[in-house]
Amino acid sequence: MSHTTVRAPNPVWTDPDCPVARTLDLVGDRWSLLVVRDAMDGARSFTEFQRRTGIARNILTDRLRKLTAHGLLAQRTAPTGRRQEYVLTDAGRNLFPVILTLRQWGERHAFASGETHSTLVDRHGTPVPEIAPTGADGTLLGIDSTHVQKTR
Amino acid sequence: MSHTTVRAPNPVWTDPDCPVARTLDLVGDRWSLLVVRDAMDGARSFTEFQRRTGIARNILTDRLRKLTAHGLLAQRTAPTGRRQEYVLTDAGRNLFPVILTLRQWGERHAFASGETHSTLVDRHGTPVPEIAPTGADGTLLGIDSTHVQKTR
DNA sequence: CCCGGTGGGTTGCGGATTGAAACCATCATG
DNA sequence: CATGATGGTTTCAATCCGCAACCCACCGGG
Repeated sequence: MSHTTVRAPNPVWTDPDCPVARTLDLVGDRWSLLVVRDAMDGARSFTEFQRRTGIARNILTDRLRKLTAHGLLAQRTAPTGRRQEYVLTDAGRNLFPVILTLRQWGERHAFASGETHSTLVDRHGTPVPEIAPTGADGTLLGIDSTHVQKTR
Repeated sequence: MSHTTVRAPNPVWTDPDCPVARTLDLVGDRWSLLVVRDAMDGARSFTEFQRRTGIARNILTDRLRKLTAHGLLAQRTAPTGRRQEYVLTDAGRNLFPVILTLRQWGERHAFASGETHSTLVDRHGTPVPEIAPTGADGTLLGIDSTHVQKTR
């Protein structure tokens, strides 16, 4: 696993001590995580991202640049010809659990019981089970069994 | 675990089939997840949310209403006296893994090696270990070992 | 009864962000 | 040379956001 550190979008963070806030400063907008989702699903070109997300082109330009500047995407010229390619860096790939938990929450809470939705499956076509936070001792953790310890 | 279904913010979704997109339609903005984070950390009153997040008051009004309308928060009159209280619903509490993965990504990628940050600890004060997606057979899953299966 | 403080907002305004659509430059192909 | 794909930029209108000011109900004290 990589530990690439990302730089701030601007000199200041919304809440400099909180990792949640810092992450949201980087990807907490309407589109960035959908771009990352599509990158995980194989999209690499400007046009492909645009087609999949339906995002406005100027905004896509901006998001791709920001994600690149923050080290989540890397821009390369494609091996063949003169096309651009945006590929996930290690830091970008490490957003997988974030996308997964968003997906699992959505599957559970954002669909009526009759509605169908796409599903994440493993190599054998088996649906990925729900992820559960566990402590060092293997016990299930929730909001009642954890708390934030402020930095000393 | 609850399976409360949430209703759309407007009649249309960004991408009706994708649970990730639906979740982001509900909480994918600058502030909603920070409000949820603070709710998990014990905030209940308007003033307390305002103080912790630093969000503008009119925007906070809007976010609290939207989160309430979407079923992530419930508004109650406090048992004592005449104050308002916003408490997480089951659906809101189930965002815990989302907040946790955002936190863990931030801890890893959004801080320089010297910087300190707040930490999530369990009841014993032990830091919560990194969450890892595993398949039904217990193997570790990543973006190379999974794919999205479109709804039939 | 008047005064100030607290909680929970609303309103108005200017500036930043967004979305839709048009435009453009560079290839590659027919 | 015309056409189409790719990867943008530009323009303009609409929306959103942050800030500051204002509002109002309730409470406790004097």
